[in-house]
Amino acid sequence: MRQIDQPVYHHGNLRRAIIDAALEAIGESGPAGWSLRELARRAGVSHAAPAHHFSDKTGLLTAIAAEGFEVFADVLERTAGDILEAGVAYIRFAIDHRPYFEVMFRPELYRTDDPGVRSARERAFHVLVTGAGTISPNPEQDRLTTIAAWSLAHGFAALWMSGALPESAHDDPEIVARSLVRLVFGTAR
Amino acid sequence: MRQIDQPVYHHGNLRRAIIDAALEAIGESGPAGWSLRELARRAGVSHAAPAHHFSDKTGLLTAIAAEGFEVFADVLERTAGDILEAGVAYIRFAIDHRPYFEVMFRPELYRTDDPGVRSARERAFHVLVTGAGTISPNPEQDRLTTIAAWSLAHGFAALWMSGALPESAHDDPEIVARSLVRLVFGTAR
DNA sequence: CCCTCAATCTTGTCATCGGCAAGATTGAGG
DNA sequence: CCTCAATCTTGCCGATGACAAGATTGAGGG
Repeated sequence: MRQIDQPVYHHGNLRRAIIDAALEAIGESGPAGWSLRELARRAGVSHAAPAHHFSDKTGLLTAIAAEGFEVFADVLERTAGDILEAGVAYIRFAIDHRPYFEVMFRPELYRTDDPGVRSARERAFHVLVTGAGTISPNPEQDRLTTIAAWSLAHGFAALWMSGALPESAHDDPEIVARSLVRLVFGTAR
Repeated sequence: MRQIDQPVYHHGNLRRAIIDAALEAIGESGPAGWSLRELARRAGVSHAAPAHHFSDKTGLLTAIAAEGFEVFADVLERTAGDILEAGVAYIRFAIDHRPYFEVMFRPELYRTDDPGVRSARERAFHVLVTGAGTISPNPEQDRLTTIAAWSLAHGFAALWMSGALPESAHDDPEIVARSLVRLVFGTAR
């Protein structure tokens, strides 16, 4: 039997194979350190084969961004409005699914108006924007708190990934992340 | 008379011209949306001329990162240990000097072991790491506070630049930044 | 004033890349 | 067994980064 969600062709499942090879390559050398032809070679197909699944190199990155936002939204939705857990989940996603994350927040790499990207992205961001709930009586303060929590999580994830933080290899990122979010937003709970 | 800090050659000052053209190109289409040959054409020189000033494309990006960290360090040092102003300055630098910022925190683009990069980078980060000063009696808490402030500033800058924030064009980023830092760290001052 | 010589820049070349076009192969359904 | 569209291949094009070899420039020494 064959997989249900993905069609199967001559290669087996070239679309998935190319995406997986791209994610691996991005993990090794960033979102620009590889070529479509290299992915094709890794998958054992001709250099023009990927073009029939992703019209462009941009198309491949668009598919990766869409898939990344889907997983991201799933992860965030599971935190069910808990701002502390959402922050930790945000950081864990960035570290566990680094290749996705490196594409998702770089709009110049892909087509941000792609329907798949848009819907998944909105689903993910909806959790964040409504996640702060009603912490303070002032809605403006809630809006600011949302941006602060989002910035904190995003910034820590980005800094961690770029290796900019001192002693970054010294602790488990999840533990640091949890301490961080608790330090800043612990009193608000 | 000639400039003091930069030697002058046949072109006038090709090294500077190429860096400036690169910064402009990065501002338009990101750190990967241009070619060395295009910069050479903009400067009116042959396609191989840039190679004598920056051995590589990586060499050019290394020079940009070093220059960026120099400016960054200057800006941060002027805040003189004020964690609130340092946070605001961090965000203002990212927005005012976006092309620098987009290269600096992407280590896979340049040679992070370059001496010029290392020294400027250490100078900038030194301000951040010692900036929290002695807010709490607990040094571990100071360390966490530093990372939190740094993450908050970096995250807001990155999210702002990627256009991910809702209503991002709606306010002056500096005002939002100042409110943010005050919201999170206002009580600590 | 001229000569030397290194720094600067040009010209030419190569493998590789993304993208396109045209054709071959495959396999599901009639 | 036949049709036909989806899939994949082959061949090609202009552009790119990198390299090699040669031409040009101009500052400093004689």
